[in-house]
Amino acid sequence: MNHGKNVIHNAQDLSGKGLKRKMGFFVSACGWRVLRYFATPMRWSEFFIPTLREAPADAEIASHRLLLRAGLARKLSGGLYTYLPLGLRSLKKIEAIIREEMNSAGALEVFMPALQPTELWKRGPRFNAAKKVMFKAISSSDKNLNDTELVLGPTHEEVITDLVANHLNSYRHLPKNFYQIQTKFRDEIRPRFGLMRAKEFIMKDAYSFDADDAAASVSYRKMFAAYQRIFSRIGLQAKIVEADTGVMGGSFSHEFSVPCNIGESEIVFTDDGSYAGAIEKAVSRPHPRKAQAAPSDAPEKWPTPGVRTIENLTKKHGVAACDQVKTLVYIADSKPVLLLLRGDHTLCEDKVAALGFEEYRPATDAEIFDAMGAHPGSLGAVGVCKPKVAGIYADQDLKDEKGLVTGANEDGFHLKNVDMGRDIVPDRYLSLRLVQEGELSLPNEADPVGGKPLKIQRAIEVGHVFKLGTKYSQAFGATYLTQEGKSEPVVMGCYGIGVSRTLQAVIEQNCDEQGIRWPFAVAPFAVVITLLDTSLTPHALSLKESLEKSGLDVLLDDRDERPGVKFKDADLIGFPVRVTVGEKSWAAGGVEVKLRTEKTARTLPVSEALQVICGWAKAS
RNA sequence: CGGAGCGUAGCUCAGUUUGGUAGAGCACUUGCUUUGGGAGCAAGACGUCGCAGGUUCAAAUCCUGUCGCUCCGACCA
Repeated sequence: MNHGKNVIHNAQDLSGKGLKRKMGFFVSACGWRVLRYFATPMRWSEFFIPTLREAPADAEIASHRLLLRAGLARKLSGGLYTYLPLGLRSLKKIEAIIREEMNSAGALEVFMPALQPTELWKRGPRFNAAKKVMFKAISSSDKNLNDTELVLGPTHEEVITDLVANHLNSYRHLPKNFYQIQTKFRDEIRPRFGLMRAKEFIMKDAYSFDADDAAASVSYRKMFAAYQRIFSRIGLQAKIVEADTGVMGGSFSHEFSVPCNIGESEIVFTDDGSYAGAIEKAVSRPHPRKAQAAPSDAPEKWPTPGVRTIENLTKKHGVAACDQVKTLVYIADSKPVLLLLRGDHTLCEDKVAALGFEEYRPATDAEIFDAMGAHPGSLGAVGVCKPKVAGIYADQDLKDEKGLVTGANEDGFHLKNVDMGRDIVPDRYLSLRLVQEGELSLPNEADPVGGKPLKIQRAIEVGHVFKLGTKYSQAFGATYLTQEGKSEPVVMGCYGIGVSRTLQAVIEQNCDEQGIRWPFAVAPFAVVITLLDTSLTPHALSLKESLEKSGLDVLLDDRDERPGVKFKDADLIGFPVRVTVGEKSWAAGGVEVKLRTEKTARTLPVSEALQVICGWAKAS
């Protein structure tokens, strides 16, 4: 790419007045004196903003296209992006908000290595689960690779717990919460949507260490509240949903999710907010069954030749799906198990994890016939026995149901009058099914009555808080001595925010046909001054200075471009406020000010314009 | 990793079926004109057509292999 013009300007700037004038120190909210990050040239002509009229063909969703078109980032290769100056400003603003809230919640910032010894992971409790996504990093100068193999860290529970095991030894040292903002590496099989799912991404991760479960709950609630403040300050509408703990392990978890139709997960919620859950966790009241159970003495076998599906049984024999039992065979830790669901319900595979298997998968037809003596479509749990089948697990909505129909374990036959508890005795009842849109919520703490209709929406997860328990502390020997001198494992929590993903989620949630509509808090610049006549440059500069004195960051569009180009670029990048300084409005007594979110501008004298803009910024 | 598709200028794409020595629009450079919503004219610069083999007098085009990327699925902040 030839950016000769910009390069020359930057070179002049370095050698001359520009940078020196803008360097300075400011006192950040955490009280440190920090080299002023925003010591960048604030003239467009000196900046580097390669906007694109057309988006690269591989950008599919709005935020990804805008990320590229507005000159915020560029792709190096699949899932790897360079942040350009403009995008980096927004990213740093998001990080600053996170830092402030984490610090004020009492967390301590650390910075852990991205390179981690494989040996550390092998000592931990989830090496096998994690290695799917890990990048290997091998020192090429080392001949004995086995001993020195390194990985690029996909996350840092192992590192921090190892640290803590060595240093938090007494109840007097607790509680503690450490966090960092670090690059994580995950070998995503399919990176997509720009920063939404990348191989390398920036994450804020925090880890809390407490003496007992009650104290850990306090830490959890602190982080939960900090997250609410963070997303609210960033300007992101994040829905909070009960979540599954997945491979992290642990007991309790919430996701902060941004609804958007390209989301990778689904969330279930009621309109009144009384219930919200991730799809792999959500529960509901099922639609009532059609048939009422008639008392019966025993299951009755009847021929159903050629019937292989639930739908078929409904059509040919008039048995409603909800009156049937769906019998699924899975191979869990190498043994066949039965999963039972109501005929009109769908299995949620993630929920099978609650049974504690290390791995599980649907059985093949051959495995099914071997275990059951019949083919799929004629399966049932009546009369099956161990050890052929290692376990029978039924969805909780089948509990106490009577008068059901299920396969007879003989091709071409079904059983009716089947009662749960009498004819089928599962090892355990639990929630196994997927919630369906329109079902009603169950009673819960927020709503003791329940019965609200449930909606389902795709969402992108930007934050996740876990109460981990002692899984990692036990693995790494992170114990402390109680007041009584007893050794106990510390109780952990972990808390993540996808920082780079959050940046793009803000764009996804704040854009229109013209471009981005940045919230003030994370806009790369709060104000753009669109200068249309060079004769007015001194006035534009003094306006810029006044705005900066009020604490706003301002970019002066001093490019030698036609007005249309400047307006289009301003809308595309999406500065919250645009001030137009041109002869037309100057003759009318002032400048034009306009919010990106509003259609029309208003012409005001400079002093009034200042007030209006500051008012907008304050109100945001 | 399974299925599908695409690699030609910085970006969007044509040219590939039927082999004949590289194109358009935008962007870039220079000049003139223009100047309140992505200007006009003129001149210019930019490509070993993803890479490696093969077929042929001749390959962007046909064949083989390979690499990269994108889309749909299983996984994740």
